[in-house]
Amino acid sequence: MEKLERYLAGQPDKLALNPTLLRREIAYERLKDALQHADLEPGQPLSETRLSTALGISRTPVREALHQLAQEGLVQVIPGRAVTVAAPSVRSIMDVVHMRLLLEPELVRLATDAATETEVEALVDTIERMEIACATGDHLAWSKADTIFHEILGEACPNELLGEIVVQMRNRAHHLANIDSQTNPTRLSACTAEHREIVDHVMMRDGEGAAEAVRQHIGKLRESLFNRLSYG
Amino acid sequence: MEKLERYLAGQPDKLALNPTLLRREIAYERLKDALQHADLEPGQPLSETRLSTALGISRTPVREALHQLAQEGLVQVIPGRAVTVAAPSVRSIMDVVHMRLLLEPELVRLATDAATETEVEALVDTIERMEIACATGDHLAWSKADTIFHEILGEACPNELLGEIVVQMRNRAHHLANIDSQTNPTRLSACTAEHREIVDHVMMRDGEGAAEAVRQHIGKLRESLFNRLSYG
DNA sequence: ACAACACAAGCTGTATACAGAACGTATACG
DNA sequence: CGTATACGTTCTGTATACAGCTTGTGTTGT
Repeated sequence: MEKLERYLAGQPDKLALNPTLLRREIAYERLKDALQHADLEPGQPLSETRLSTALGISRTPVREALHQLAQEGLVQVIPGRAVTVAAPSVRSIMDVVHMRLLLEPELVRLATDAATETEVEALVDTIERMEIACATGDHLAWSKADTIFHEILGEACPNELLGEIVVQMRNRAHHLANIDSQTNPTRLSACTAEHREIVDHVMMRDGEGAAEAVRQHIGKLRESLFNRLSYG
Repeated sequence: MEKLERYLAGQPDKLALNPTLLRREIAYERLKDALQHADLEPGQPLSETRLSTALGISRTPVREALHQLAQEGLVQVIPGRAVTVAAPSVRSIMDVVHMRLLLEPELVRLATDAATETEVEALVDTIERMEIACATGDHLAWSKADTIFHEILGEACPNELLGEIVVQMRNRAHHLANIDSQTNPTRLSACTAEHREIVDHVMMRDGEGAAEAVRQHIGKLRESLFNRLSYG
């Protein structure tokens, strides 16, 4: 909990940047960022009281933000007791990957058909930045490019609901995917190459090929995660 | 809004039935029931104040329940303005069906392999009640049996996340599916037969066959909904 | 008659107060 | 020395108070 409080103290003051933002939204974003990057211990309880003082916001909006994060799987609420940092089991992690395997190929297939030229260009731009980050070993830049990459695809997909659910699935496994690509030195470049293949198919407007590339990509991710979680 | 208040007034007092239930959960269940069965006008604004007095609960837990319902797609929150009854576009309805087409065959496939004998028996029991309800034209009983039917399958599915998301998708389209099977006289019996086919495959532990039956079922639903929404 | 504006009512978002429950600690007992 | 228990602290869940905004109405001016 002290670690989280320190992390929150080091965050920029989003309220000052955009005064129209609701406090609930500020709390949501800051807490989400912290949960994904502050390296907290899974299962650790979070005190609403202490969070609200750390954020300089009253308990009510903080509580609402926590409930939203719970529905996205980043924290778990134990009614009457506490809200804790999500402690996903190996099983539930593999379940998330399974969901992605069902959804993301379809998302990319739809996105390939519907993407505007601007979106395709943005995708190419992003994959290039990802390749640079990969070459220079800049994990943070790579991770951010990865997020943008999938955001563009989600935007391009005409089925907004599908896009939303996929984002949610990716959020749930965010730190785990990071662990995978950051601790396994061969995965970062392999993962980049897999993304490049997806982009190539999208550029050629080959939806089925892009879907298959995504299927391959997530299949590899699943394999890598499975090995890591089973033996490491 | 008056209609909703009347509907809420006619609900049983869940608090008295189970005093351990949190008020937030009571509000959630009562509002969800009302949204699904009170035949409210899509887009209609809901006042937190009036809801809380109608429920006999203060605004705080009602507000939390509304936010949860928003994330499940039953209401829409317009920050700073109001929360309104969901007014799904034709597009978003078809998107939900698309999601179900991606997810439910897989859910049934997994459930078929993992279901216990007890669960299979419960499924058989439910389909029989559904057939009786179909024969007697008891729409309410049919609808309830349908819900239980899918709950059993969701329970049997080892991927809990998949089960959750499917439930969410079904909730979003609940009233629409009802409209479909209740206004189209041929759909009710056809729909029942489609469910029977699914059960038959599950009983034979034929996962692939069950998945295909589900695919057919949702395909028919999509077709029927599409015609209804496009022309009616 | 129509448009613009001012006002009033109601509503949302947030802060705060309070009651009851859960947890940890320290103490008493076997 | 280990265990059970009683107490105090802290927490969650809920109610309520308050400020600012949005909306609809009525009035006024053109």
